Amino acid sequence: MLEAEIYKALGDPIRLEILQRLSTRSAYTIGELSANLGVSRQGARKQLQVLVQANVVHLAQNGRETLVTLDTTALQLARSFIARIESQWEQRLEALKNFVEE
Amino acid sequence: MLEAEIYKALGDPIRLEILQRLSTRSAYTIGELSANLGVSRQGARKQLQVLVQANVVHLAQNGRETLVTLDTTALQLARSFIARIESQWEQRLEALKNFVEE
DNA sequence: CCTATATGCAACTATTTGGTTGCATGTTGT
DNA sequence: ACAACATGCAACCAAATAGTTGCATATAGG
Repeated sequence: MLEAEIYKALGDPIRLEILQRLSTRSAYTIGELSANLGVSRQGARKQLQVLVQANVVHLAQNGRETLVTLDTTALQLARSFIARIESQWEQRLEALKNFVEE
Repeated sequence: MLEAEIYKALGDPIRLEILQRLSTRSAYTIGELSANLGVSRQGARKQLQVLVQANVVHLAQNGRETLVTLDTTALQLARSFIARIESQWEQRLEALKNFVEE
């Protein structure tokens, strides 16, 4: 189960908040993103790094600032993995229902 | 971001494996589930407990054994939260595209 | 040029997590 | 009744995580 990494990255309120923000604006600088998260700039930076490692966001240097952008491909995979578990479960329920009815 | 809990629960290979298994059979006992996960029974039990806390699985006592079943409602929420982030991002891209074109 | 800004890096600490072992307890089948 | 089975609970440990502070460094703007 290599997929665990992405969920781990999503499993923190600060990181989710960062993603939330990123989804509503095309690009943030690290500084902007790190503000008002309830932790220090370096604390926020560490959380951001977790998202970078999980390939959910990308960084691009621009002079003295760094731009952060969202990359939804990992999110799509995460979503479809959950969807697969759900659908297998649905199939199971269906099979059980048929068995009871016959 | 209260939603973090569910992703945290999914963020571990052993727990994902447990969910995978649960999705393909209507019910497992704790003992069955705990086997062949590469950790001790009690180790596996701890991981299972994380899934219980996150409300992804339910336990039901049955004599000396305990049945484990999947509950997909939390998974659905997790999936739709990701979907929302993705779609907001898509909207952003769309807006940016329109801006460039005009 | 010089100051303010945006950021990075390292050391350190407390807490949480993932795992173990050992032992206790209720349940079942013979 | 009793042995085997399914499970729970607690103590313990190592490693990972979340956060801090302090200091360094490069870039931008007046």
